Amino acid sequence: MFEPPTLKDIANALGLSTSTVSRALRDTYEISAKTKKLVFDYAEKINYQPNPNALSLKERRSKSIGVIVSEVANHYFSQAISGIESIAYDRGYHVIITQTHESFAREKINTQHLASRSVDGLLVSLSAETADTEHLKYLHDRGMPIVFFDRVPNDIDTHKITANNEKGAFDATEHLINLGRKRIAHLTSSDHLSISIERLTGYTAALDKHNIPVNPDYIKHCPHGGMFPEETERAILELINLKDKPDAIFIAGDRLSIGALEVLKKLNISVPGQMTVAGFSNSDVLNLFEYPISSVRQPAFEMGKTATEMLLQLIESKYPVTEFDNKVIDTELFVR
Amino acid sequence: MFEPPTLKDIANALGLSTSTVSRALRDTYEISAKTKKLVFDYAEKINYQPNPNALSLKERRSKSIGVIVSEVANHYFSQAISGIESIAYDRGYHVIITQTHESFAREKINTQHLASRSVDGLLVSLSAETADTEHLKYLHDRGMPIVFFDRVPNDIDTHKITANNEKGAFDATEHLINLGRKRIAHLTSSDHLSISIERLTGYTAALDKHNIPVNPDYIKHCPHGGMFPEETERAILELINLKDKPDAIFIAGDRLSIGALEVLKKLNISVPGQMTVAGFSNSDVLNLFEYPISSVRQPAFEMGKTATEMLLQLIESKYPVTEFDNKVIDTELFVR
DNA sequence: ATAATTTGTGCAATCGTTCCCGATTGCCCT
DNA sequence: AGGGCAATCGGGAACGATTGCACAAATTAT
Repeated sequence: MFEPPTLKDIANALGLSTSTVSRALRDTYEISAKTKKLVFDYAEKINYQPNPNALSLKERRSKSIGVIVSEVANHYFSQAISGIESIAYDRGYHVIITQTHESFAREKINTQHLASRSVDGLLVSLSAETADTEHLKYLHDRGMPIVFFDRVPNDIDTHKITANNEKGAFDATEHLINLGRKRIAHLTSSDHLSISIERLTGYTAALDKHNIPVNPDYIKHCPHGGMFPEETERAILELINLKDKPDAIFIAGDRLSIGALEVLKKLNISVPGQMTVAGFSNSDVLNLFEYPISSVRQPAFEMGKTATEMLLQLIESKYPVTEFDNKVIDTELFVR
Repeated sequence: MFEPPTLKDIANALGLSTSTVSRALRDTYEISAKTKKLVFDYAEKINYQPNPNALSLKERRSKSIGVIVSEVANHYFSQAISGIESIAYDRGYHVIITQTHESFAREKINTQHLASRSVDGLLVSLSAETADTEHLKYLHDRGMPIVFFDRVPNDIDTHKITANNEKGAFDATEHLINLGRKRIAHLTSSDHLSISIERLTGYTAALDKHNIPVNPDYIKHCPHGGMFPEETERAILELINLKDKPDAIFIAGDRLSIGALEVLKKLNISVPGQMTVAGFSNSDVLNLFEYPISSVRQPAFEMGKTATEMLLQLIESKYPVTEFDNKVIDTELFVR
């Protein structure tokens, strides 16, 4: 098996003690230049790498951060993860990624798993099912640095970074209104998710501004965020079976947006002829779609980067941090 | 800061020694039932979790595997990672994901990083730039379990899992031929990548079978696998500027396929009117595209799962493994 | 009643590293 | 010449968990 060289190996080979070798490699002042060179060269030669587990044990930190997202195979999250990685790597941290598949149970297990794995901090985007955040609060109360991004809880006080969901939703809805649409439906994810609430707020705000009454029948929730196509299909069917059928729909999620387009195509409902569509999505191929869909794009990469910077700041802070940021980044509307 | 309870904490609280506590928790026969219950209950109460770093140090393994892919934000890889995760998780392993962005330099750094991080094994898909695999051979020779998937080297003897690229390419090309196309171009990635070679072979085999001469001008390489749009655009432009302009194109990669469609759309070349397109892609939204593209889909999730199973078998094997599998999984052709 | 065995527990070493103490040298200064 | 003091280095205790061995107490056998 693979047995990397240790300090002791170097010490034995050079007739020194491990402490001297350790100090030489760390370039301490109390070691002579000649010994340092000796040790350096030998370490180089046998390609010595300090054992990270021993270091973690001693330093009580693992130089790794845990990430909890619903799905890696999701445009938003995969881009966010790229952002997370780009920062973490530069700062010498490893990234351990876990997926919840929108399940509360898996979120709890993953949280537990990562904590026991002694990550130095957590980057979390809540699952669609999560209504109770006790598992995270527990860790946070005990001093585990946590930064939430995208889907954030409101009962845990720590750094948070979100897209400007309300404004994004407002812009998209107003865009539909400006196109002359009056009966604008709203398809969204589970109702306790922060992003759902904010996007709903933006949607109603736009309607209000233009004096369009909010019709509760036009608002459809998919508790699993479109994980199950049937969920999306049922919602769309309910909408088009209304006697006052909507002529536009604003969709509050990537998977939902794609799913809705599939359903519309299947039902032979022309877009934008019979139904104009606008929705949140980070897909990079919307330009190639047969049915044009105006999209609200979140700065995923940027958000991942910023969240990681915030987390590392928490981790590496000498004093307990009590002032927390709540950063909001603007979305971008792509009209199609 | 976050200080999880240790064995010593339990021992002190209960007036026992750490060894007794350790043995009680591991349910050894030599500890009395009543002591066990005492320890169990208390450990439960304070939510004790063994320190994984201490364990890793002692057991000389980290219960984690490293993954090296070009990009997480890629349909194929994000699906493969889901497969990797699903198996690793069940077996108690953590997954550390790194990205090369198709750069050889980053691949070397990541490999080094993961090795020094003492992962128990590696799951690798080579970057487009990688022609030299010395960095991986070095580790492999020293006993590091490695399984390659998708893009595999031919000079390292270990488990490998690939899609049946040759057959997939053959099927796609023949499909274009069966549609009556005669001048079929081929757009592919860097020429030393295993997948490029195999797909090229399948392409030429299909042409051969139908007695269509292979025209070297029709074969375009993008050394960075379409990471840079200009690369793709230049290739397409070169193709359509040929005096004997191709009427179809078979594309050997996800990013390239999408990129090519974008270029064709930009150039106002109708698909399939002026150009019929077939290509490898794991995107799940091809059905929604304006331009129909027949696609070869790789069983990404399946491949991730199998690769992980193979790797865990290597890791957990008592004896050094010398017989290596070379698993090939069939692709699926979606005609559009 | 004494020896032999079982039962339950603790001591200490180990994994690789760092770091607090000392220990040893050489050299300067009085 | 001898005390003081840098300059260098080594010893050994952590960090948290496991485990072979030792050892006491309790039980059984002789």
